This record gives sequence, C-alpha cells and structure tokens, in this order.
Amino acid sequence: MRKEPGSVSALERIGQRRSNTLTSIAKEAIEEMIITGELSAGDRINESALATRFNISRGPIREACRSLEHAGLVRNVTNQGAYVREMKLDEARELYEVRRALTALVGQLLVERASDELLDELEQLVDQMSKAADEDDLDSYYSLNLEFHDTMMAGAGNASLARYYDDIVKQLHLFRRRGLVQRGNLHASNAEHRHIVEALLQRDATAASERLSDHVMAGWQRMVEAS
Amino acid sequence: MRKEPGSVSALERIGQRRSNTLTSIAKEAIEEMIITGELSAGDRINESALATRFNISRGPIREACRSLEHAGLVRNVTNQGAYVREMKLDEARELYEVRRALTALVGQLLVERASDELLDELEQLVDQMSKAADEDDLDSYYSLNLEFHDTMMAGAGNASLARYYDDIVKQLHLFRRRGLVQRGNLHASNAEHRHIVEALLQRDATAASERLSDHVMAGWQRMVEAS
DNA sequence: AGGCTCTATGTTGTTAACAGTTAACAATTA
DNA sequence: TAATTGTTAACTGTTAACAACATAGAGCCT
Repeated sequence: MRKEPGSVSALERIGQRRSNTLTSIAKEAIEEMIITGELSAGDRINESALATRFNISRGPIREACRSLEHAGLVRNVTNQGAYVREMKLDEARELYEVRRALTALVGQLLVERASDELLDELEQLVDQMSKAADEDDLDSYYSLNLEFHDTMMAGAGNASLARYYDDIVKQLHLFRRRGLVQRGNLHASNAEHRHIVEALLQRDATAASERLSDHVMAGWQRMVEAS
Repeated sequence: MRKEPGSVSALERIGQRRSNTLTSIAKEAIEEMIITGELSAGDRINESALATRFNISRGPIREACRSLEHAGLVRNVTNQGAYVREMKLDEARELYEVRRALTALVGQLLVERASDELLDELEQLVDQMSKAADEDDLDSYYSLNLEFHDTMMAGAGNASLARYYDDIVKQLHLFRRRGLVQRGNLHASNAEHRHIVEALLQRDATAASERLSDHVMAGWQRMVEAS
C-alpha cells in the first residue's frame, strides 16, 4: 500500500496509524463534520461515499456511526442508513434542563474542591472577557468563555460529569439558531460570570449553584430570542 | 382487500423485522449479560466466541460493542478487544454525584409539572412499600421502589434526562458490592420516600430537590457501608 | 534456575463480496 | 393525465476471508 501526496488531513492520519484505529479516526472525523456543520441536521450519511472518500472500507464507518448514535449525534434507520440527528426545539430545551442540573452540580463541587489558584484563574478570565467585551472582540470572548467553563469543569474533579456535559454540548450544536452570543449580550453574560465567581470565592454552595443555573438558562433565553 | 385472521400481526411483524437488526439484538443481549452478571467487570468479550454462540458473524457484535462502549459498559482496547468495564470506587462515586444532580432536577420538574393523579400514585406506592417493609418482603419492595422512581421520572417529562439516568443506573450495576437494599434499611429508605412525596404535594421545589438529593446520597452510603 | 529469543496460535482490525431492501424512474393501463 | 405496476440502480445488512497484532510457551543460552 502506498501513500498518495495530495490527501486530506483525515487521510494522512489514517496513514500514520498505529495506536489509533480506523474506527476512532472515522468517528472523530464524522463528529467534526457534524459539529462544524459540514454535515447538517437531517443529512444522510452515505457509508460507501464516506468509505471511498477516506480510502477505507465501510466496516469502521458503520462502527463509528453506532458510537455516534449513542452519543445522540446520529440516528440509524434500518435499511435506510444513518442520518445526522435533527434537534427539535423541545429536545433542545430538555437538554438545556439537564445541562442546567449538571452545571449546578459543578458549582457545588467547586465550592468544596476548588483551590484558591483556580478561583484566581477564573477571576482573571472574567477580567479578560470584560476587556474583550469592551473591544467587541467576539472571537476572543468566545474562546475565553470556553476556557472559563472548561476550567470550572476541570476544577470540579468529576470525569463522568465532564463527559456527560461534553456530550450535551455537542448535541446542542445540532440546534443551530445561529448567533451563539449576540453582540449586545456580551456584557450581560460576563456580569453573570463575575457573579458566579463571587459566590465561589465566598464558598457559598447554594449561591454558586443557583447562579450557574441561572447563567445556563439565561444562555438558553439568549439563544432562543436570537431566532 | 380482505382481512385475514392472522394478518393483523403482519404489520407488527414487519415492524419488528425492521427494528430488529442483528446489531441491536446483540447489543441488548450483551447488555443483559453484563447487567445480570453473566459477564462481570473486567471480563474479556471474545468476538468470535459470541458470534458462534449467537450464530452470527463478528460484524454486528463489533458494532454492538462500539455502542456499549459509549454507554460506559464496555471498554475497547486496540488489538486486544473489548472488556466489560471495571468500575472503581471513585468512578462509582462520580456517577452517584451525577445521579444526585439529575434526581434533584427530577424533583424540580415534578413540582412544576406533576399532575395530582401522579402524586396520588406516588403516595400509594409509598404505602405499598411500607407494607412490604413491614412484611420483610424484599422482592416486592425492590420492584415497588423501581416503579416509584420510574413514575417520578416519567412525570418529569424529559426524555433526555430519563435516558441519561438509565445510562447511569446501568453503569452502576458494574459496581457490585452486593446488597442493594439491606433488610434493616427498608423503613429508613421508605421514610425518605414519604418525605419526598410530602414536599411534592406542597409543590415545594427546593425541599423536593433537596430531599431527593439526600435520598440518593443516603442510598450511596447504604451501598458503601454494606461492603 | 533465570532470562532471553523465537515460533505457534488465537484474536482482533480490515477488507471485499454477497444478499436483501429501498427508492426513483420508466412503462403500462384506464 | 393520473395512478399503478415493472424495472433498475444504489445502498444497507451481513458474512467470510485475509492481514496484523498479541500472548503463551518451547527451546536455548548463560
């Protein structure tokens, strides 16, 4: 078997496999296609087409789809194939409710377990986000926001929780009503962040979980209103 | 077109044939083997052996294992195969924390959405459990307890939440320190149930979620202490 | 004995081919 | 024209075979 020069990134990774199996590579590739929107909700996933595109056989792709099915990103219909899951409004609301509960738990755990250094870090991130908001730098705000939530999740020290949370966030990408964060909402959103960090600094579990809960639901409102 | 006596089930049979792919059958079979303990934590799942045992080929079994991997019941190691997941104490504690958060959410949702009829039903179940506890009828208590929690979950009206909850409960079967409910604990456990229903009847969201939360963690304590 | 290489065997990863189903389209009929 | 019926092409479900890898054990050396 020889390597062709102009191959896509996925193809390259297939070439240099040793620890990674084709299934896991296919899974990540398809997952990324879904999250980036290259495949959008309702689209059919053609096994043969994907297989030839990746220069592999259908087996690994079928396995990947099974995994993604349980992750809620793909829907398998017998004799008809795999479709990218369509996320209705009600389903998204359901997921946001679960997200809210998990986020509240993060708050409780952080109050118990967060080191002072981690809280410092969170404060700094809020400051940086404030600056980004002032400058209307949406990209920076977006990635800082991600880092803020990742830092909190890491501090909670519960890997299962983190996995479920990631799962839900990925599924919510299927509910695209555009605009993740609207311009005018940046300061409002960050005010909530600051409020959250204050509760954490005071080691107030009730306040922390309540404010995180509110933050999630406010995000839901912002998303829905930006229809 | 006339209706034949036996043709009523034709549509059903077609529907079953549609939904029953070998993969889904294998998945349910393996899942059951894991939950019942026929396969216990750490056991290796031999694809070929299972395939010959089920009289099918390895393909569907591999797909089933991929699905179960994402469900947290199976662990896949490259070039080495699938193992039944081993659940360490810390992982079980993590899952119980998530379970606690989800259960608290059930309480909040029930306060908002539960019909009076459903609350009646819950009250009756508590009474029946009390009777079963008096008679030391462990089996009855066990199934009533299941029904109690299922009823609450159904009343919460959130299918995603229910799926995640089920997932977690299935995983926790891998953490077998025997004794699900100890004899002496039946009345204690049911007192918590009654306490929960009271909060629901008063439509007190805070109390309901707090008591459900406590109930889960008490269950964890009972399980750990029954080492 | 203890440790090493090397072979043999079984198991997994991957592929290709076959069989059954679906869906779209052409052909037929009224 | 509209509806129904063949017909075909494409796709999925499943299987069987091949290649790559891992493990256990025999034999060998020190």
